[in-house]
Amino acid sequence: MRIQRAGAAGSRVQKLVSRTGLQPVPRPGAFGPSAASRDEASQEKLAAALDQILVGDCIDSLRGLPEASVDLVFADPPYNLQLEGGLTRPDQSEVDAVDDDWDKFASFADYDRFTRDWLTAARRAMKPDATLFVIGSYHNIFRVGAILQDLGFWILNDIVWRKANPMPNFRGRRFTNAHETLIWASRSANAKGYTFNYDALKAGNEDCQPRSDWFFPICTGAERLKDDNGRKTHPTQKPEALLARAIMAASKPGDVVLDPFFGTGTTGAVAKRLGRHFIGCERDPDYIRAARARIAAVEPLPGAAVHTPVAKRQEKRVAFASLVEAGMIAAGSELHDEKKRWRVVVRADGAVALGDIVGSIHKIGALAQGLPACNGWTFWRCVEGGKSICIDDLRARYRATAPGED
Amino acid sequence: MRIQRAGAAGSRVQKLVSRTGLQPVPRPGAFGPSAASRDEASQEKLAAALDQILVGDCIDSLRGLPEASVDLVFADPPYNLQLEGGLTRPDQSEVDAVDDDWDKFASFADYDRFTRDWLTAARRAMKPDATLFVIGSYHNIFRVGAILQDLGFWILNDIVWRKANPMPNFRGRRFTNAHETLIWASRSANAKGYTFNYDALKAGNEDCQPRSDWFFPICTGAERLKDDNGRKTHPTQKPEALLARAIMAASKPGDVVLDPFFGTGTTGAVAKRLGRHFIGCERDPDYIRAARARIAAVEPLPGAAVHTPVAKRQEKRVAFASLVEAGMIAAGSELHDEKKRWRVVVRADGAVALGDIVGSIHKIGALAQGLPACNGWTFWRCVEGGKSICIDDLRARYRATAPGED
DNA sequence: GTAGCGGATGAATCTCCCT
DNA sequence: CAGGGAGATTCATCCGCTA
Repeated sequence: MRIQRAGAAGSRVQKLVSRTGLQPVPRPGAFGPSAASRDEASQEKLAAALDQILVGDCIDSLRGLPEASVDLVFADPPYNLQLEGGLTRPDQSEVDAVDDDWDKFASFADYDRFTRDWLTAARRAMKPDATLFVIGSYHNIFRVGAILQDLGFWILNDIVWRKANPMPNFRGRRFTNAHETLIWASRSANAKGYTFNYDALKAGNEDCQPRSDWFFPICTGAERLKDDNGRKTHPTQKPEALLARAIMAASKPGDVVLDPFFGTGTTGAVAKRLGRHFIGCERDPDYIRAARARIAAVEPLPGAAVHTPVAKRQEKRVAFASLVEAGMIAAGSELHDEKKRWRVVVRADGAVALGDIVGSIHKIGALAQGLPACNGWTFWRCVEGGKSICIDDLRARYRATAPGED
Repeated sequence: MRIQRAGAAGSRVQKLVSRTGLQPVPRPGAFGPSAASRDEASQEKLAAALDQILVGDCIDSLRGLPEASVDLVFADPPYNLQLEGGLTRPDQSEVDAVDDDWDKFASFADYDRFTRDWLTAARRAMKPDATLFVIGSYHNIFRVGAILQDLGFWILNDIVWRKANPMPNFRGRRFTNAHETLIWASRSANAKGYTFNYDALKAGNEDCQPRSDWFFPICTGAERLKDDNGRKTHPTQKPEALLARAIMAASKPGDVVLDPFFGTGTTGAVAKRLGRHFIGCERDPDYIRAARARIAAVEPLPGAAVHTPVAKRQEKRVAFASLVEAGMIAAGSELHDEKKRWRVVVRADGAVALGDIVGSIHKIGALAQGLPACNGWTFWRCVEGGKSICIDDLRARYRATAPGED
């Protein structure tokens, strides 16, 4: 089975390499060897890299790959986080920040240059109909996206990975940074033959079209690689479920998936499991060692089982603010308890005000009764059509009318 | 009520305009009128624009506003380059040497220049601690984000508006484009005093801190403005709920909210409803007409539904010594932590003594636990009427009984 | 065995005022 | 304007220990 797949990939490569002559990609040496011997050399180079980790600087490694040889790129480049000073949790423990040298850049200009270089090298290695995923955060993704466009990539989607369990914002000065962004792009605007397994994705999504917002937990537990001291091997290991959705969506079994920032090899492990080939670039020996052991332990799934995994359905949690925002309860209107001993004003932000005191429906309910806790949903009522109804009924109505929310 | 709020805003503006002289914002005319007459003129200019739609090109209008005069910007800029008649011709000197389609790159350069211009003009009009929201899709948001960073804005969050009911992808060649992206940014990295109504947002969200992924339906039904023929007045009208969350999160009642691309005035309508002032820029007479009628019909919410509750960190500071002086805690008595692992003696000067070591409730609490810091108010407890109570409760009692002290 | 509790932790651009 | 001190601030999940 394994050998069969390798053979299938080989013939596909051959076909595409012979197409390469038609590509308007500038070649470094204009008077090099003949096209035939170039193709032969390319196949050998590709075969040598297949299912391997190329050790060293990723831009050098990418330039060493044959042109137009990979079907999909998944890249998780440094984010250029620009962290200064430490951060402690409210319990005074320290957050283990990403302070690795590989994430440090002197300026935006430096980061832009680096981004242009690796994207250019990756684009050269992509087949005409290959696509590319890049993942990032607000620190870097806007620069990556703009440079992608400048280089001629064509953005197909931006995709949001919503995290089930992000790290909270400990100082309460921003919104919790609860997502990361992926950009999915084809090599050029006129590349129309890219792979997108629409029907399989739709079938795996309760027959709903796959959306641009994905919901996964972060990588923890047994999946998270640890070193001998029990510390995480890599600071930014991505969940396999995320890679699996990207690879299942945009590649076929036997395809070659390239990861220029291989790290501990999540892309390689998932590619192997899903019956794809991988090529990884990595320079850190510790990461490489961990990745090799990890991938060696992966058993490819049987072909029939290579289906799109579906995110677990979460119990839908409704914020009171959602009901206000949806207009089901008017901002400025009043809530009361069953015996109408207390009245509170509904605020536009979804909090409620008891006199001057502002808080959640639960906190204010508890405060009013002098109790340590209170379920505001069942305690408070509002007036609708002249009748007093419990706001929990409105919550049920909201749940029924707002499908799709996790 | 309306007039009262306007008055409050006026005094706030006056205070900030007088601060403007300290701002390192470059001024176009170096030998203009005196600072005093400039301030006076600025106030007049601002008052004239308040709750108005400035008709014409938004960059001209923004440049006409006084410097450092607005508290919040919400911008929904265009991204369809072909429809943007106001764009200037491409500047060849800015074009990077890439092997790219000239026309496409020229369009990006045009769009970048337009973006730089309006962002620069908006930034000039922002108070030092003002923040800005920009909303966009993958067509433009990466360029906007990169330029924001280049201009010195400091990104606080990227926020995802997940649509409950996005337009499906009919051809099945991409993921359904089910979200748009907002960038929330402060005027500069060192602007730490921006408004973020964390407590109220948390209270409205089941007492969980607000996240960077928001979920709203798109603007449909009665909220969607239609012209006499039943066609939608504006192609990209945003839902009021989206604006409400942004405005509630990042501004206070009486603040000035600026929208450089006012369209049919969603920002103005929501700002008015939430007791904020607005300034809009728009050049299309049809949009302006629709926006004016729409805003005129808006009834502001009562103050209790929108006022900003005092955050904990903004509450009046109380010295522990004050509690001792007031006799709420006896000098010579003991404090203990919850598990009674440590005991300290209260001194008459408001310090506490752990054995021989004397220091503040915070310093001694940190020292006892071997931690770098400690909030002594929540850590230490005292005995009152035979029961152990937290000294933070005493502080609350002190605050309630000594309201006039400054 | 298991339910419950305490501790640890995750790509984070995370305070504010006074001297 | 830099430094120092007061004091405000967290959610979901996993793991290991105890009852």
